[in-house]
Amino acid sequence: MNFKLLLKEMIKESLEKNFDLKTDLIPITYPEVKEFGDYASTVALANSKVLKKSPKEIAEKIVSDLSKKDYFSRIDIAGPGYINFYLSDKVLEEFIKKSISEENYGESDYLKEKNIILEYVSANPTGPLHIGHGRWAAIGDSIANLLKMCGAKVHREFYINDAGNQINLLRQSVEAVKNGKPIPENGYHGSYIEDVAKMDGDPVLNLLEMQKKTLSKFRVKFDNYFSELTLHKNGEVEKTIEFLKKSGHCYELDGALWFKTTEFGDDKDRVLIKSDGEYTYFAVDIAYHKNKIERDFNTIINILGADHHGYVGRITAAIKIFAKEMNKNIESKILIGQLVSLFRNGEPVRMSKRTGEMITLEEVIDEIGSDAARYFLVMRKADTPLDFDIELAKKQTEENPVFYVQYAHARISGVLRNIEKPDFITNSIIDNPEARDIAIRIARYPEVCLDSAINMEPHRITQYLEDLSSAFHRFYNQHRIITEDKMLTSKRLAIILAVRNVLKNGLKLIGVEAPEKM
RNA sequence: GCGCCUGUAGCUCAGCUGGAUAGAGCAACAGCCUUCUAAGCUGUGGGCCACAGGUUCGACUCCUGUCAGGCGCACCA
Repeated sequence: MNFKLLLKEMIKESLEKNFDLKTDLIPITYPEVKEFGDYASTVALANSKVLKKSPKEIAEKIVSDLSKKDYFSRIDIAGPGYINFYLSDKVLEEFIKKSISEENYGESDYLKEKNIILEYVSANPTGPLHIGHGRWAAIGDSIANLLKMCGAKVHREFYINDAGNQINLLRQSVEAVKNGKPIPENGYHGSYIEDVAKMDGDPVLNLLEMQKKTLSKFRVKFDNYFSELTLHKNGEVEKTIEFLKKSGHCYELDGALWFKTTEFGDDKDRVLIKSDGEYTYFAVDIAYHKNKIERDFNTIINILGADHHGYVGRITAAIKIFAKEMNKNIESKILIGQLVSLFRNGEPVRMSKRTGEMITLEEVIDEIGSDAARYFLVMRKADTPLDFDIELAKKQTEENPVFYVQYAHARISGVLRNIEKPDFITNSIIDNPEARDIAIRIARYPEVCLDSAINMEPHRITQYLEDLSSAFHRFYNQHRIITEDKMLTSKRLAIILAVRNVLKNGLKLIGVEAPEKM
């Protein structure tokens, strides 16, 4: 159950009944101050103008309606017309019970209509993954988990750019090293090229395997690796261009074929076939997106690095055109993640593949561990640039938020090891402020998951987990769990079991382990 | 020059889509372990929310402009 949405619904009904007002403008917040309740709404203030009634008057009607419901121990009207809701202990206990008994507590089906293809990482197979890829991998994987949890169908895909100039250059570079010849101009350098030269088989496949290995170490999985080459082989690029020509979205100019993306919001038209007869990268990429639509996804999400954000306009325009011509309703969203700058002891580390001085994602994982790396990369909003200092991350391991959260889980597991029969009861367990604080956070977990999924902001999960952990540590410090009083022990047990389940559940969402011991 | 993103405590960042007294963590200082994990807890100090206007009963949040930083502006991929 998502209480926030339920509350919204109840207020909505009340507004309709009393004022004949249909509105979705029903803001609900988590007050920062305890005295303002568990949930607060400014709905009366927000709608006072439209209704031409005083906020107080509106608030009173709502309070009178909602007081009849069973959920609240108290509803106050405060200040100019805030409504502050206090959940009853019974409701809170219900949440605790659910969070213990339901393994996938927090799950919902709000997004069940969505059939999503989520593309992320999609690194060129011309070198090892770096920390930037790590950020998209961590964020993408977490978003996929979140969307799934909220009922969406999610297909995770990695697009392999295994065709084109860069690939040719890579092959030539490897070949040159093999034969002891100088690497061609604009070719690939770096020690990894020498490693690849020593391996048998196709360097592109070998590099792809290396990337897959790193991703699996990072616990990031894809449902499909989609090869660009197949688009060429199946003639899909050609077909796509024919399709666009026929539907009148192309024109020729200066010996090249142009795509009128400006019709759908791009700032300039784009070339599909160059005057030398070659396809552009873009031509191939839209063939890929047409393919996505043909596979019947209704939501297309791409995660791109900020260095590719110039690409957003043309690709969204292309998707719109396809959707229109193919008579489909497609929702598309391109997430732009800001770049990661890697530092070591405050000194910037170059990430260029060409210099060979790059620190790979694999090295970072080996140095600080998957858990810390994933947590670090996911805990910041994607649209802020991230300075990632390896030494600092290592040094911070002792005071890292990830350990703080994991420690809470391990602590609970430790207590449970000291109990022979972990029987718990969920009646009248909220007998102190610390327990209540935990309970209200547990109740909010499904809401946080949904908000986090809809906004595609996994950092809200880490934020939440830290808050919940903090509430637990406070509880643990104040109250002994195991005592002679069996009844009391069973009550306390319910609280910590709930915390443990939610921590485990939340950590799983972001791909971090929940250790039994630390 | 144009476009996108960012600017909040000494540092790293949140701020729930316009509401109440702007919050965490780190760092600093002072306390708390004969009892379930002290990788923990409690307390203290620390703010012109980049700046200037505007909209509003109400702005960190929306609009305009300025400044600073990052990233883009190909018949490259």
